[in-house]
Amino acid sequence: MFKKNDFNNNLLEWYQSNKRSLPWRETTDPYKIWLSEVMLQQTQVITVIPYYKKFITKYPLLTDLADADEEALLKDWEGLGYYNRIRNFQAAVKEVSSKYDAKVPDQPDKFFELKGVGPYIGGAVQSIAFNHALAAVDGNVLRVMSRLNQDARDVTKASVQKSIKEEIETLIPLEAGDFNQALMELGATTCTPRAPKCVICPVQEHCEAYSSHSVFDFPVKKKAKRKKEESYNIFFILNDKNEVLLSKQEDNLLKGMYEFPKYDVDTSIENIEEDLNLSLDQPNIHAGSEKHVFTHKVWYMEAYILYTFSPHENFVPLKQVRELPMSKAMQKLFNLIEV
DNA sequence: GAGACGTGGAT
DNA sequence: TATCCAAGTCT
Repeated sequence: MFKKNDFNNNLLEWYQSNKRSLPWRETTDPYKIWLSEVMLQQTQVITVIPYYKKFITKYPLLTDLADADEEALLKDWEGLGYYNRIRNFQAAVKEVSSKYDAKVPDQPDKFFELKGVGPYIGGAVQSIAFNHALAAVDGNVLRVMSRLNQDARDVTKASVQKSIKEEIETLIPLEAGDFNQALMELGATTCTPRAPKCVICPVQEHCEAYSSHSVFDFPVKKKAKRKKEESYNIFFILNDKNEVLLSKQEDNLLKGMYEFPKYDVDTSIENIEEDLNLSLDQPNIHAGSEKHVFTHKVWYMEAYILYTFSPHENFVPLKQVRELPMSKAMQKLFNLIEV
């Protein structure tokens, strides 16, 4: 391992003069810092900024978010993805509200028990908000550390991440929060995946991969699996009152978001009538098709318009559809019939 | 440990 | 077009 003091000094000095101005760096409120970390999971800074601003305006206090309507939260989160994050976060702040008098626990073991708090969020919040000497190991940090040490282990493995976290915790100086943010900032802006700016790197002299011209060999990751492809027919079922059938997704994928009736391509109209308990008039108008790509699967969707005179509790006026939380997949489809 | 879980941007 | 990546966590 490299010289700890030199490394820390170089890194922290670089951070102080190069850190980006980000909205969550303007607060010391642990709730807001925590909120930003939840939003930043697998999500780029540039994407998070407007959502973070909206949330701290609408829910300035931890108790505001704890007491909010879940569907309203989901609507505000719409487009950010990984929708379980906001459900888990609300469950966690509810617990903080009732159990800890609405004060975010500054004891790591208590904080780690909360829903949605894993090794990264726990370390990030406890170090940035309370200066506890815990590492915050994200994708940036894994890349930086693997290059510094020419660490050829597969960084997608939890065991390797844990090992790197422990190694970093032997390095953490008194300014724990700044140190963690400096490491992440270095990865995000300088030690980047494809075009690292080694010539201006503040810790170049400590980097084994740089000295041996092997920066591009790190980090080592196993290849991503091929996405599963699924095909669906989606139906805009309209009645004579300008309403469309829309129901809340109960499955894990996009849970809580609203969707138009969606069936495997081999499902017959008769089966759909039976499933929805209504009768559908022909003709079946093809409204268009869309492809939607998730992290782990691809949806190929064909949209059709159908009419009915049957009553159903899930009809929503067309003008109110956009007030409900909907995934990008469903929004793309809805755009086919309503601009 | 491995797979589920969104979306958008870069190459 | 295909693939990777982005301040990860849960089951």
